[in-house]
Amino acid sequence: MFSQSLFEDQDMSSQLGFFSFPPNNYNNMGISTTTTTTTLPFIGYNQTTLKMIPPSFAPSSHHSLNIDSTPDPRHKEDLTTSLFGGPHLLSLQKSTTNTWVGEVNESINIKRREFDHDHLGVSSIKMKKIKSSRRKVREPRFCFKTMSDVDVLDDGYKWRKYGQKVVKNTQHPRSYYRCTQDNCRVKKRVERLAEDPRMVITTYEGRHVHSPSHDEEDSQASSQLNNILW
DNA sequence: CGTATTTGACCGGCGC
DNA sequence: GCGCCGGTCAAATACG
Repeated sequence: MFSQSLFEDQDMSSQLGFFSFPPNNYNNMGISTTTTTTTLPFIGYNQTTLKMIPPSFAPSSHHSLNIDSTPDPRHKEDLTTSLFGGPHLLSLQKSTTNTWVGEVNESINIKRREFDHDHLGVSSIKMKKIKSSRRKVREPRFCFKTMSDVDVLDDGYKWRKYGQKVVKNTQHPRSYYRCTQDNCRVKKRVERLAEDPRMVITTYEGRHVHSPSHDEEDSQASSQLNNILW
């Protein structure tokens, strides 16, 4: 159901945010933002843009990340990668102990794996502080790609469409949805991948302030999706 | 008739 | 400053 993500090295800053980085409350506090460099295929802030590195060095369940020391330990704690472009590793995040917990896609099953810090080695992420600046708050965002002939996947939430746009160099329009719940400002975008229209890219922005509203019974697709998303 | 969707207008950010 | 482009608004329309 979930296939690996493969994106070219191009500016997809407005379209893709595989994970939020740094967390938006940093911006609220007006303290530094973070820039990242990496040889791994993930998206991070690079000054004002998000950038995707080609997936040729995709991490797998056998080798993953080494996080370099960072001036601010909080950055480390908050570093959460999601949905790597690699064949197996979907996400990696620091647990409360000094270990890393990742989600590994083994065939169709999503499994939780612990990664020994000492064995996180193949590449490194370097983080450095850049000049302090107040920037528009960016809600946490992430996206994933699904092979599907329906555009809007049942994720347990109710959405209202508020826009549709044809984006440059694509033949398929992008649709914009908002969560219908009062006071919940979560949005999502749905589009088809230009290179492979069988693939649906769903991008979520923000956090729900409520739990999913299931008016009908869970479909299997929905609960599968929920296991990964929430 | 109330609610959801459609779709052109509008707006703001960004690059030149 | 201007034009392009992505994101949002909102009036018109569709739908149940």
